[in-house]
Amino acid sequence: MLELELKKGSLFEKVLEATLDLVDQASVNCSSTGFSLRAMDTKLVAIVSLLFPSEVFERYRCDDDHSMDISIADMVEALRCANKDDVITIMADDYNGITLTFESPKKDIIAEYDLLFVDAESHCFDIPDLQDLDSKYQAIIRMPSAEFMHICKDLGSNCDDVVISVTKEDVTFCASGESESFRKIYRQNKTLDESEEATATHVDMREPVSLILDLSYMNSCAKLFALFDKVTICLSNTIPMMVEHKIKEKGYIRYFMAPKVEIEIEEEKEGKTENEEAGTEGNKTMQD
Amino acid sequence: MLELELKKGSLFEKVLEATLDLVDQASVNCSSTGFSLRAMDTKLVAIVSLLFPSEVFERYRCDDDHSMDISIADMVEALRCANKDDVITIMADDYNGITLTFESPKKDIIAEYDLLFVDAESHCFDIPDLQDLDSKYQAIIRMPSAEFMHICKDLGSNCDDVVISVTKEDVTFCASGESESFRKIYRQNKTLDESEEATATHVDMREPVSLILDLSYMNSCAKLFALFDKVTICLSNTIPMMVEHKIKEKGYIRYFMAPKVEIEIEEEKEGKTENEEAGTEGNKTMQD
DNA sequence: TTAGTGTAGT
DNA sequence: ACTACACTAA
Repeated sequence: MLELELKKGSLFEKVLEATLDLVDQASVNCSSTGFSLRAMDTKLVAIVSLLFPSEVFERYRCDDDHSMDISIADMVEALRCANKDDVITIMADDYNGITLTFESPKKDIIAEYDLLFVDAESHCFDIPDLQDLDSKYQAIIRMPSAEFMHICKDLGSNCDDVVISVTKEDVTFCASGESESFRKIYRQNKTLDESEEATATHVDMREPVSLILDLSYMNSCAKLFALFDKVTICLSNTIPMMVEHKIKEKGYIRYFMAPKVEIEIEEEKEGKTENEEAGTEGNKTMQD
Repeated sequence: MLELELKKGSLFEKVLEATLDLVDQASVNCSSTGFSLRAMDTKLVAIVSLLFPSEVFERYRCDDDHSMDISIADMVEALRCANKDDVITIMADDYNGITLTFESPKKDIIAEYDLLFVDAESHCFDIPDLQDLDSKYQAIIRMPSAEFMHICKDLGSNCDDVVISVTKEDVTFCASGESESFRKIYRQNKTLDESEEATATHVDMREPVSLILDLSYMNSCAKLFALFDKVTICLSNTIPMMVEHKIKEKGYIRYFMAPKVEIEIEEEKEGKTENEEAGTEGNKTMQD
């Protein structure tokens, strides 16, 4: 028996909607922790991982773990039919499908959608264990979402890739197109007053990192960036980069993205990389 | 060595942006006078001529004349990435391209754009010498930009052309569509008080003029009209009409537009026109 | 601030 | 033809 009630469903809808560009099918798991979802894009480059913790819901009843594969497109299509103030209920009695119910505030209009589960797609994937962020990633950037969105948009119109480089002094986003190139540099600024602090870009760097990322993927999550204040970008030379938005206290939506050809920073990490693929063009995949 | 610094770049950006509808490539010239740009639309009907005099810039260093062909689209795209308070610097060390730099007021965020020059398009064109406006144009109308914009917008929705006629008594903007026609008439009013004077329409007429103009071109500059208070419209039976907005004291943005079929005002100017093209339909071009 | 419509791009 | 973005109107 599963019955989740959501009073303010627009974030839920918008977050799922934003993932549609990249993924169409997702594995959903409901447990006492909350509603979680993970999906991989068809090119195996990006993974979306979402947690709506139980506290986000008005009412959260989940007698035993439910795991199911759903079509995100179908679910979003259903959610789009909800009106802004509708109370959304997600129910599953059996293991064939879920029912979404939208109830108007006056309780006089009720819309119900039954969604059948879909067959799980074959490829399985692991998501990095994130118990200890600091030890996994060489650099963690925290900046206003709008700022990051603008970087991606500014660069994306004429360029395919962005190179993100973190050094002790600064963070650089760099892209090159046919007839132009672009660099945006964030200098480490230690002397910020309080009001500046809120909108500033913070970098926590353990080692210099430089990664090439596909801008089309970045732009696929641009809609998402509009929904949140802050974004956390975690970079590593050995595991996929992660872009995270916090949802309330415990929730999150995370994008994991495999870099395109890795740029090795030889001086810094000699002997540390196990899975070098020198000369390989294009994206690595999540299964590399 | 070229290095121009602009503190308030939004006008610069908006003016260039407004030209995008018509032109995509421009010849830029920097000299001690200022930053000037000229471009012709692909149909050879309109020419944009722009001068940002050196006084508009915070810092203006131009050791020797620079002439270059740039993609306005690329330049605008770059300028769009500037934040409102950013200090914009235009630099050129060599003759391959220019670099635009946007520096945040706190100097901690720097965005740099390298734009390569493009190959000059083949068609060359002359811009009328405007040393002596009065002797070139038969009629000069000066009116609030917003007024002119509204005329174009009102007429443009259903009509293709506007006929602008200036006589001793009035200025008439006239457009005809399928099922309706529209006329807006400005009577010469000699008895204006001071407050009316500022928003009034002035006409300086040496000879009656009547020209047919393409409304789609007029509407392409509508965005531009929103940026300025006053517009000067110069009409002639022999040279392209000119629409001018003043930028500060010496600067300007000028549109030259070839009229569509000329309407001859036989009574008034018999024997005065040299380049009659009786029966020709459609726009003349700048090379006629 | 949001919803709907219209256009443009894929 | 569908989707996504932008603009406009409420």
